[in-house]
Amino acid sequence: MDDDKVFKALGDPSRRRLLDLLCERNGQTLGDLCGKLSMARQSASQHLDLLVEANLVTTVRKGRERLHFINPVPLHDSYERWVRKFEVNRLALLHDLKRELEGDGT
Amino acid sequence: MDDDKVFKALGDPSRRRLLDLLCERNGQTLGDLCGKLSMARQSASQHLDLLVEANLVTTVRKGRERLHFINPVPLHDSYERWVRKFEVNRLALLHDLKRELEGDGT
DNA sequence: TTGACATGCAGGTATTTACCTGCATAACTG
DNA sequence: CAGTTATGCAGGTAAATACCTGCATGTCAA
Repeated sequence: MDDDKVFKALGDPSRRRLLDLLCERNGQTLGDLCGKLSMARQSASQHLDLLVEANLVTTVRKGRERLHFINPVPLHDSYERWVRKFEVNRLALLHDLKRELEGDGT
Repeated sequence: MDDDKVFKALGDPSRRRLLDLLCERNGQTLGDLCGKLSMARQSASQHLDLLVEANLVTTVRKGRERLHFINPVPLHDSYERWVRKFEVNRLALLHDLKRELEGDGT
């Protein structure tokens, strides 16, 4: 529902990397993830919190560990809701651009 | 080529709005755009510069005006390169999530 | 219980970002 | 040319962000 949080969360390379890591192996703990990010645990934790806030990641408590799972729904929805219209108009937009760049705009 | 600039550019609601406005009517000037953004001209200009930097928008000089056109290519490419993998794994990821939330993770 | 381990919480600093004002430049218009 | 219009550039402030250290809590295993 909250496109802004989703796009903001995706706007940082560390957070995209976290999603990459989870896509490779879902259900990793905070320790697993921050080990692969060359970053203090707290920093990674903060990024993960943002991903959770954006609902891109869901956590499951298991004993003293916190497992992280990707929630693919908001990514899909935000794409459908916002990016898709540019795809639909893609050829027309590209046409506008080419015409202007070729100096045909009287 | 530069996914980071693209995602960072999309991470701000004002910049997404600018793209929305250009999608409605391509080739608008800076004045047109900032009028619809309730924001000083310079602020809008700065956002547009970022979009140009990310190659999401291309400008064409016409006399004393600067026209802005959407370039749909980087948006498409970044999607293909980065978002698509989550779409491909969408059902599997959703399955992981559901299984864990239902407490089936022994 | 005790020690080791995984995480949570508070706070602090440095960088980046968003937004603005003021002045400069360049181009149409009479 | 003179006035208006569209944009460019410099700089400055306030807020957000990224990153960290230090200490607290909760859990497992012997």
